[in-house]
Amino acid sequence: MKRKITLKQIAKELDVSISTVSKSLRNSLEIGEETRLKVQAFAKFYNYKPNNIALSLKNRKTKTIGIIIPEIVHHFFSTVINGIEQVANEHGYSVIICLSDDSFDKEVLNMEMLANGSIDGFIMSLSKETQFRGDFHHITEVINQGMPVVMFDRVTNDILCDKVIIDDKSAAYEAVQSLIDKGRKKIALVTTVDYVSVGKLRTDGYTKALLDNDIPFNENLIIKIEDVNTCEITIGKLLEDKAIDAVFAVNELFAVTIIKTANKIGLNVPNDLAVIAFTDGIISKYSTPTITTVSQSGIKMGNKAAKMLIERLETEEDEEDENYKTEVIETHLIERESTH
Amino acid sequence: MKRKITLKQIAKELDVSISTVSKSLRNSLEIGEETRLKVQAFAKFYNYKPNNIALSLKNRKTKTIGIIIPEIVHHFFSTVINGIEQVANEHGYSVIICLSDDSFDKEVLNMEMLANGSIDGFIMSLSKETQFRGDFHHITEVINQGMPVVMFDRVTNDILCDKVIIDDKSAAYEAVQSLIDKGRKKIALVTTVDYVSVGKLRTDGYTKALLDNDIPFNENLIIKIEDVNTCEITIGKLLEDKAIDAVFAVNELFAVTIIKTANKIGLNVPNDLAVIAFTDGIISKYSTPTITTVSQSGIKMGNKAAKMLIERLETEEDEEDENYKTEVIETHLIERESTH
DNA sequence: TTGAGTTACGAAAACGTAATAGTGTTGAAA
DNA sequence: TTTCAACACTATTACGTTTTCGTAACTCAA
Repeated sequence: MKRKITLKQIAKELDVSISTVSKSLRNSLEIGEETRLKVQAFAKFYNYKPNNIALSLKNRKTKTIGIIIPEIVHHFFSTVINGIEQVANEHGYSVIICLSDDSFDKEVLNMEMLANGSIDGFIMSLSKETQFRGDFHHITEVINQGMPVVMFDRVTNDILCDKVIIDDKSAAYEAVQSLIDKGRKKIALVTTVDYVSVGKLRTDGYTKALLDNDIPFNENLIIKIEDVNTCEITIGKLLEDKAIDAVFAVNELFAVTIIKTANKIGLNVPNDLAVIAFTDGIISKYSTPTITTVSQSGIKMGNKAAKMLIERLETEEDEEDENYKTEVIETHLIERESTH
Repeated sequence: MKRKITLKQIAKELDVSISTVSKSLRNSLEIGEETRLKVQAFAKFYNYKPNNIALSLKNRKTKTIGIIIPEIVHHFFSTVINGIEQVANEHGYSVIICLSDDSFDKEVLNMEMLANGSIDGFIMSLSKETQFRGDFHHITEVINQGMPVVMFDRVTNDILCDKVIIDDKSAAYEAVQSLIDKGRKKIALVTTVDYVSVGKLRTDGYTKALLDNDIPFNENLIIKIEDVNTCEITIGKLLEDKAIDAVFAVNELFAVTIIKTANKIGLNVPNDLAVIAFTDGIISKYSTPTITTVSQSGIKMGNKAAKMLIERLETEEDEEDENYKTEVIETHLIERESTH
């Protein structure tokens, strides 16, 4: 077992100074050709590679991006990671991933852990609990230390930084409008609890679409679900009690549960009930019937977020623009069987 | 924007030496109480936290685990990551994730990148291309440098290291046996190309189950699919040409495609055709009908892999056991609608 | 032969930390 | 009064790099 070789060892072996070795390997003109080639050959033979940690310490950059997300076994988030990784890789960055499990404390802990020099910048999506608490001091702190942060999807207005989002409100509007265009009148909304930023925005879009089409807004048709496991019961009630002809769900798990529940009580999708959902997920493509969705373009979001972060990292040096941007990724409707 | 404070700055401010500051913060008895408390108060006020990179360099450990997997937008792999992250977190480790995209070159590149000091050890699952080529020099090299590697799921016998797998062969056997127990006779196997290790093992289990039950083995009932997109056509042919009454698929994407194709040509699942698949995935739970699966327990696999790696990292010091273990995670059959 | 200019290399600092090995002062025992 | 330990702190080294600065030795022109 031969440990990795260092400059010092090479220097010792060849009886030259560390500086000479370092310079030879970077092809400095200061070093005579003979020595240079000798060092290079030796280094190649022993497969010398500079130690990343030492470089990080010296350069005060780690070439590493920290990602903090609520969960990873989740189609949207893993897709975003994929998008981030693509761009990061192209630019020679690694990604280090921490999961908050939607817990405020874990989010804070993870951020503190990474902020102590491990990474150059953050890309993150807020945990539910953080959004609920509205406590963002950990993020402010990191930003104040001069570490750039890019937020995506679950963002907050309380923090000034770069952001990547989809236009949840108008995407929801468009989705609901498409249901109305197909003649649906009694449209329910199945969403998450209010403090999740995207949930709120999507509700706004839903409401606006109804109003613009002179459809009476009925509070009882808005179902807020905190836990997917209670989803089925709540939805069963909704379908039985109210005469509705369409549902707009904020994610595909809700949507597929709605469809299954509808089937159980003898409703046919899409004939009796149209269903549309927010997601890029895989279930929508393979469920029966397949589900019409509003695409979230996780890849694009990840790409964009990584680009924005790296841009800041490579510019920043001293310029300090501080004019933060919020990029909006466009969505589009993918029509499938669940809406006819 | 106040940059993070260092020992040196604290030392300067308080007009003591760096050593004194360092020792005060670690509650060394060498330092007088007055000075110690003064330093601690100052450090707390300025929110001093030791720089991870400096610590890594000094201690020659990064407290970071490198994960290399083929893809991340994949239920099984993301579940494994989740499992790794749990254990890693408990032990104060971070995880840095690289994707090989099933490409040999990317796998090699990523490994080299991380091996230069960025991490303490690897947890990995081989890319398809690596398995196809049978070229594992990059892994050998890393191991020779004294860096522990734990492989999971897609492993190879050509490398000596810790491994975590499921017993693909007997799990497949069990699955096929369950089909036979339900009276199915003409059972097809839909699998991946041979060089993917798990594909081969599952095929072996399938074959053995048939033989043990005196069911004639028919090569034409084994369908090897390289690309999911061509899946539907191939499967359509299979269903139309041969009179089969059950299919065993090595993943859920194949399974759900089979069901959809069967429905199209008028076959009912499970009545005309039973379907069973290998997966932990989410589609199986939500497809119609829901799909009977052999669980892969990604979480457990991740947990175990992380435990094995950390165990080695914290022991290793100089003991060097080198008696590598292969842990087998048990699977179990989750019966759902697709097998009656 | 002197001075300047070039060539080819080495010493040392810096990045931030922790640990080992000092060092000077004080007080008490011999 | 000397000696020795205890105390409270500092200097230094090491981790592995890169880079700035310095300096011998040599070449060449005046």
